[in-house]
Amino acid sequence: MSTPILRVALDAPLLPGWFDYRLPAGIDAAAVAPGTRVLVPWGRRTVIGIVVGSATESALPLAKLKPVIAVLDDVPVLPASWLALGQFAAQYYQRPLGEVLLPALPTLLRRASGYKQAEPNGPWRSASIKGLLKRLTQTASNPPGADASAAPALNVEQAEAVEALARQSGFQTFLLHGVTGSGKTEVYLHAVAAVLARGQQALILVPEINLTPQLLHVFQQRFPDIVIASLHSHLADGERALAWLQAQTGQARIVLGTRLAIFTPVPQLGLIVVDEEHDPSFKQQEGLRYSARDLAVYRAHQENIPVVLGSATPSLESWLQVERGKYRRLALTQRAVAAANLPAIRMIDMQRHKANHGLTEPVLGALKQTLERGEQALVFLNRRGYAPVLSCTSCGWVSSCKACSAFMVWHKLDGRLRCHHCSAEHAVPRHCPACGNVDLAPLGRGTQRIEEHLQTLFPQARISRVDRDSTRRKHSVQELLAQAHAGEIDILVGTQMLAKGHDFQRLSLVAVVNPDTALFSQDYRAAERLFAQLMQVAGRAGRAATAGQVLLQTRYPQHPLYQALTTHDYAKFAQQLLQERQQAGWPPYAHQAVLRAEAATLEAALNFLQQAQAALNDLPGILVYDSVPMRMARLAGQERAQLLFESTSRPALQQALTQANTWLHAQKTRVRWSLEVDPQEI
DNA sequence: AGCACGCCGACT
DNA sequence: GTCGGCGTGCTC
Repeated sequence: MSTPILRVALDAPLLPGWFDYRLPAGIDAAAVAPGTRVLVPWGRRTVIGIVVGSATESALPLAKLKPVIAVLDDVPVLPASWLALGQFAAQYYQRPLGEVLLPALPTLLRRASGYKQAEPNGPWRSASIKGLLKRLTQTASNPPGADASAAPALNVEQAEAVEALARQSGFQTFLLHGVTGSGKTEVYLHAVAAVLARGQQALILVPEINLTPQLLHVFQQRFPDIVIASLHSHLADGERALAWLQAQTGQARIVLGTRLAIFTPVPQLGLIVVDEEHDPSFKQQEGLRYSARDLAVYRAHQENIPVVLGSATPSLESWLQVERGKYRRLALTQRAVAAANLPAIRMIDMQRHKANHGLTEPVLGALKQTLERGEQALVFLNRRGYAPVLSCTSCGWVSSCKACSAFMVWHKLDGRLRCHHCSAEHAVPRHCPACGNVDLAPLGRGTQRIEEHLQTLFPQARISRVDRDSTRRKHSVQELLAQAHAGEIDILVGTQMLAKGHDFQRLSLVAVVNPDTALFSQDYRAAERLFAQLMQVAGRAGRAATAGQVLLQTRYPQHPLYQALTTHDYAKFAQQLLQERQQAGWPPYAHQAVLRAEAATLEAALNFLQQAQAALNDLPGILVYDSVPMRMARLAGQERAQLLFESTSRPALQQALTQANTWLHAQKTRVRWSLEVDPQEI
């Protein structure tokens, strides 16, 4: 009889990502099902792997196979559906299986160093999560029973959406297209209540970590008897493992989290919600560059359950799927609070109204009135720091980063120049490093400078800045937001951090300083992102009974993007963009992948890509562009270039990428490369 | 990715 | 004389 062999996935950047091991004597192969974690020798180390299958033969001679050290059975075996999701992601994003599966586990469940053997031949047990399963049973509370009594009355559109979701039990993707403030959350709550009543679990994804406590609170209020697991990257190891296990054991009926939560095992999954589905943060930007939104749709398909993608400004990908009849659109066109209307959006033509310190007369006038009425204003500017560049008035020297193709931003408060792309930072020079002139002047403006100017104009006003710099301290975002909610702040100056998800009851004015640069970006997706961002920030105005107005300073008031924004006409804007994309043959009408290379010199990076191009020149149905330097060609001292693959056929692209991947892994090169499927920025 | 082995500069 | 720089090679 042949020796049973286990296929074990390990977190190693080697294809295919699993490795063969022998079973030690005394362990029955049948007892080690796929999804079981095992402790195995790996080179000179001992690591944790996940059993993904078994075999009777190996590509390697049997003598080269090492035996499994121990079978870890202190937590439940990972479910087959979870493995299947990982397998899909590994194949779709062209990554070794183990590199997908293991990072998806909480740290405590994947660190071999946490496992000890109490006595020789005794079981290997986790030292650090001792009692984790015990804590789990203690926190598990009452059986499901949704208490929707506190639910506000739904308007007609909300009721229709809830009804449509309730009727659906098998797979279907819904696009819940609701204007800001239209009560999408209320629809989610009802849909989740129905799922809980059926004895199933719900998985809810939100784009940003800052939004989790807020939404968690809403769900806890509505479902007081239900265990809700919240998952995001700022949890301590123990909390993360606990939340994960609560989901996996079914004790948590609702799982709420950021993109990484898509990899949580949820055995009785009945519904997935992706809130703000257009948001770029659903796309992981390093390592496994997955889209949690896309994986959510795949997972719903795999589990044969409905998935709801919610947004005021859906991604063009989702919008096209609605047009093609693949997704079903549910529309919320009214604001949920009866007295709240959509804010009036007005363009302030900067050709006619000259800006003083970045702010025009109409904006200053509106700010003054808002303050007089005792209401709140939000000044939105997506650029932190004092000034994006420092320059010499005499010789024209500008503060650029040595390691990146970017300027160093002047942070006046702590007197430093910082690169926002790498870790470079130093004190502001007293005189020009090039010519010695002492007269250095800021060019352009960031949130700090706007805040400073507003404070001199309105000395009595309570002004707070909300950006990454002002909220570096833990919990300070929550503190600042709490102050804003309590009405202790008159003017909020901030970046996109403020744009999402917050209901400031007294906020009646939103002023957008100058978003024009994104109109002419090289990146064809910039317009789509700008529109979503502006719609979102505009939506902060007048959410309660206070009437809201939005003033947008621009040099191009007639630009179609701004015109569509003024009329709150997403559909028209989306149609224009889709037409453009179709003519140009860009996504969502084509699918893309990009091979990136970084090296000490641009020449080396480009050279490597050209070799790749030559080796992969006859891929059927694939358009391979010429290799070019990236937009940010230099980052943290590395020169970067990229090669774009495009195809109208998803299977053709997948096949091409598999070939490309094989070629790439066979190269011995000093050049660091990475392959990204469905890049969001090119 | 780790983690070793393996050959060349400034120091307890 | 060593400690340590990171080049490259391997991991079932």
